Amino acid sequence: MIKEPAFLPRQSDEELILHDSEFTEDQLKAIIRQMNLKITQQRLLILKAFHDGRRHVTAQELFEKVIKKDSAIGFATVYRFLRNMADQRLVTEVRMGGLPARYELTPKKHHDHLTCTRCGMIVEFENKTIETLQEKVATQFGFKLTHHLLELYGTCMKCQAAKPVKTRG
Amino acid sequence: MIKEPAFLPRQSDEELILHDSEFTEDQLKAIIRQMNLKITQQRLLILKAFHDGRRHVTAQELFEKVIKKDSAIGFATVYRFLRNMADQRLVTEVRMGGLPARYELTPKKHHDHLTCTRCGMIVEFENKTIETLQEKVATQFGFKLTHHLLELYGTCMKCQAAKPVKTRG
DNA sequence: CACTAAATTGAGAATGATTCTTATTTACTT
DNA sequence: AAGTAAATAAGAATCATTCTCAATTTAGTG
Repeated sequence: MIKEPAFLPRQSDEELILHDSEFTEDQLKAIIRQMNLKITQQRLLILKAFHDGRRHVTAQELFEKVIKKDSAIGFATVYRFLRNMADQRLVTEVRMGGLPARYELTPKKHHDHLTCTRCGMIVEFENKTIETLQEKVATQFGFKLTHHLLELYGTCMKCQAAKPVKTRG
Repeated sequence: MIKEPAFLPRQSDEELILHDSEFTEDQLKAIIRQMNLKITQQRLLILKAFHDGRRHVTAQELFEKVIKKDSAIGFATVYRFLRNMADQRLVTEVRMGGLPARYELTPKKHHDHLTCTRCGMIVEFENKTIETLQEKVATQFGFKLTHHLLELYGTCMKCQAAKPVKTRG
């Protein structure tokens, strides 16, 4: 039933992390080469598209960006490459509720997410105190902590204002 | 674009939590009544179906269970009621990757998970301080927090002792 | 019990994100 | 430059979930 797992183990031990700054053409090519993929115009465009605009993009949004540069690119290509990148941990896939998956360049610096369940907006945050407490909890149970997943869900300011919850009078 | 939010705030403050044991017909009816819904045969069957078999079921699996008792029930009914229950936090929706959502009866007591990545052992824990800090973070960004997901990953005591980490020689 | 308004239902169509298929094009190797 | 394996575009297919709506059922009410 499941054709392809959402995440595959990394191929090698060398870290392969994109940071959020400009890349030269050659650097982008090197990235693709390290993924063991052929260098194509489409893949370069997709990589570039990650570097302007908002941090967490959907496949659709990426597609629309890229199509401005190359009107002949197809959906499938974007999805395929996105999956390649997710498999190799170059991008991180964030799925929430039934909303379309959002992708971000795998951050150098750890952060957690605060997601609006209405509109899908994502806020990144970092809270050292929470992380310290997590360590404590782990230690308390004899665990050596390696990583964690913390996702907060709620309603953002805009959505709270937009549509007040129906009350029964 | 978004027709229906995946999660809605609870309607009232009174707790309405199913526990994982047998219910009488009357108790099931009371539950539905407390949800402000009419009591129907279909809803009773769905509630009952939660009480046998595995903890985390998909809509499909529930449907198949229920259809054995009432061959005329429709998909939509299962999905609809499942959404009702999720909205009211009677069940908790777990979405993973692109897989179909799984539903579990909302555990009486909230807890998070500390999972050993070697042996898969899961410790359930609760940390009020962390929860308070989560609220703070949300407020800080103007969010009204509805729920969260916190999963800690590490190596349990037994595994730390049992199998020294492979070193490269 | 019968009546009525409002809620609920089943069946299938619709939706929307994602994946697959296939014929064609492209990138890299020799 | 030629050959081959990989990648592509386009659109069809898939799959979970939601919607539509006519027909039925429920919960009050008299």
